[in-house]
This record gives sequence, C-alpha cells and structure tokens, in this order.
Amino acid sequence: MQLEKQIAFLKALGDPTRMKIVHLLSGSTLHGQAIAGKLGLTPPTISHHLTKLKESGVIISRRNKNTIYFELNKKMVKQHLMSILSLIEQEEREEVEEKEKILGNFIDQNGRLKTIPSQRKKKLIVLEYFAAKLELGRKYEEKEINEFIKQFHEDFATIRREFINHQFMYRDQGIYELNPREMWLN
Amino acid sequence: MQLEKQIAFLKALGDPTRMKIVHLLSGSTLHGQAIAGKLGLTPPTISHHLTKLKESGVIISRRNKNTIYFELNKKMVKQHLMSILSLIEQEEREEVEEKEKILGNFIDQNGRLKTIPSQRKKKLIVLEYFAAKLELGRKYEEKEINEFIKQFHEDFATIRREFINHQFMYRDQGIYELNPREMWLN
DNA sequence: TATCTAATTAGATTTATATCAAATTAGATT
DNA sequence: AATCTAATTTGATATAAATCTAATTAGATA
Repeated sequence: MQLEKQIAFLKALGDPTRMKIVHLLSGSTLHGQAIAGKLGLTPPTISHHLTKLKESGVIISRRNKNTIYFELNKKMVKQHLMSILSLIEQEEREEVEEKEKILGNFIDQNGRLKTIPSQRKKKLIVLEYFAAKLELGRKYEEKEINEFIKQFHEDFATIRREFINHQFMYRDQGIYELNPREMWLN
Repeated sequence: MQLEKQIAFLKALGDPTRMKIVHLLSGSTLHGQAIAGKLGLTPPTISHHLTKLKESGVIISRRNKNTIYFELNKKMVKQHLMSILSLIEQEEREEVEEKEKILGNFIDQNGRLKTIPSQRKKKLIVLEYFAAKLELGRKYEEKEINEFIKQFHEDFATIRREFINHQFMYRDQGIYELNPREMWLN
C-alpha cells in the first residue's frame, strides 16, 4: 500500500538518531562503525536504525571488502517528499476550482448574487467572496453595510445577519467590523 | 531548535492514525467527534492525536460554540516539507560546486592534471573525473590504459594503480576494465 | 445557577521502540 | 583451515506511545 510506505518513510525520519544519521550521510557516505563513533552509540544500535532507514528506502548500502558503506538515497527521499506535497497541493487546486465553479453559478455577469445558496458550504463560499471586498480594520455604520450589500443583493438584512452568524464580521453597538480571515468559518 | 521541530513534524505524520486524520482534514474541516466516528476510535484517543498534530503545526483549531473545528495547516505542512527537501537539494548543489572547484584547481587549461592531489577526497574527485572518460564494458590492454592516462598526466603507473586501488577499474590477467559507477569509492 | 455538549485530562494497560552486551554471521585475508 | 574485521542477530531492559474508561473542564444555553 502506498500509504504504508509513506508512513514507514515518515516514521523512519521521525527519530532523532535516524535524522542525525541522515544528516551525516547527506555530507558523505559512511560505514556503520564510523556512524556509531560520531553519534556515540554502539554498532548494534546503529545497525538497527540503518535497517529501518534501508527498509523505508531512505538509504542504500554498498559493500567493499568487509566494510559496508551507507549513502543517502536522495532521489527516493525527494520523491517521497514530493508525493506528500503533491497530495496537499492537489487538494488546494481542487478547492480553488470548486470555489470558482460555485461562484460562477451564483453570481451573474454584473457581479450580483442571483440567489443566496441554501447549502451551508456554498453559502459560505459566496459570503467569503463578498466579505473579502470589505476593508479590514475599518469601522462600518449599519447604513454603510446595507449600502455595500445592496450593490450585489437586495436582501441586505439577511446577508448582514449571515455575515455576523458565520463570523465574517462582528457587531458592537451598531458598529460593524470585518473579522480577520482566521475567524471566518469555512 | 529547527531540527527538533522537523522531527516533531515528521513524527506527527509518521503514525497511521494521524495520517488518516490528515487525509480526512485535507478534504474538509471536522470536529473531534466526527473524526472519532469516522475512524472508529474514542474521543480521548483522537484528542491525543490532535494535540500532537497541533503542537507540530500540522493542524489548527477554531472554536465555534461548543464545537472545535480542526483544519489542515497546508501552508505549514508545505513549508516543512520544502525545508527538508531544500536541505537535500542544497547538499547536492554544494557537492557539485565543490567538485567543480576542486577540478578547476587541479586541471589546467589543456585538460591536463597539474598534480595528483594528496588528500584522499580530492584525489577521488579527480580520478572519478578521468575515469568517467573510459568506456564501460570495453576491455583495455595495459598499453591502452597507459596511453589514455598519458593524455593528461605523465605518471601513468601511479594513476593506473590508483584506478585499481579505488575500484574505478579492475584488472584480470593484464586486461583492464572499467567498473560500474556503483563500485567507485567516493 | 443549573444543565448540556464537546473536549480534555488522569490513570491504567498494552504495544512498540531504542538501546546495550553477548553471541553469531559474512566475507576477506593469511 | 584459521583468523580477522565489520555487521548483524539475539535477548534483555527501559522508555515512549497508543488506546481505553472514568473523571474533569470549558463554554454555551436554558
């Protein structure tokens, strides 16, 4: 399984001793006893860690006479890191695409909201889109907020309430202010 | 320490349950009980893992009413992976640069070896450079090897011996042959 | 204030892992 | 064949970690 290999790889690197070995090997190839010496550990301990690193593909070994030299498998390490990375980046791309699609469905050519989405997720995407047009740090009168909303939808009361409900804004004594992005619910 | 954070990050991801959580959160933000339900584990267990993921910067949490929503900190994950990646790539670049510098110091404008480096490491770099000009799989007479070496250095006997010593070539009954790169000592 | 909900902490158990000393193995050299 | 060298395996011990149940906490709501 791909997931198991990834975990084995991450687990192999997620140990101080093994990470030190990786650092040593990123500079030069070394044999077991040399590593043991540099790290102040015994050969059996190093052998144990080298086995794990080898099993997970982080290092490769090469014998010369009685000595076995270990070296970092940089290609493999790079590949593993990239595969985890691409997983996340793919998700991000998909999210952006999905958002754009939903915005396209609910906003007309003039930039006005056709209807308020009833699905929570879609509604949040739309609200986020419009909230992003407000200024962070600026204090708004209720009248100003209403005018702002009327630019893209007639039902300013509902949308104003949604901005508060979903924490895009907060209200204190009739004064509205945009919340920082981290507080937005999405 | 940077190293410790890296290890904490890798250790956080190097566990099947936590990796599953990361996968779940890469799709949507979820609260603890939802995660517990999906993975068939109890809330305390999930809480334990979420703490580790949060401490290592993999996820962030946001409270709404009584429910705490967890979401993947994609920026942070990306940054961590890139930092490990760049460590390795930097090493590679540095190695190439170092080799080029050493070759520049020991080889003149005509491509001839000025002197044989006495430092083992430098000598290996120089020997590797010249050995790479030989054909893999071809059998060479001793005379041919001598001629080949004389192209760039007069002391063919010493260099021929070094080729053998450091396993760039092997000799059998007066016939020389290049070893595959994996056997070269460097 | 009392109660409800979701999360966390405490405490216990089990499983996994890092480490070492001693014994063994694999391969090279004499 | 005998010996030497470096690595590995074995077996033991100690530490760390995952998981659960039960108890507690933090915050929201009635």
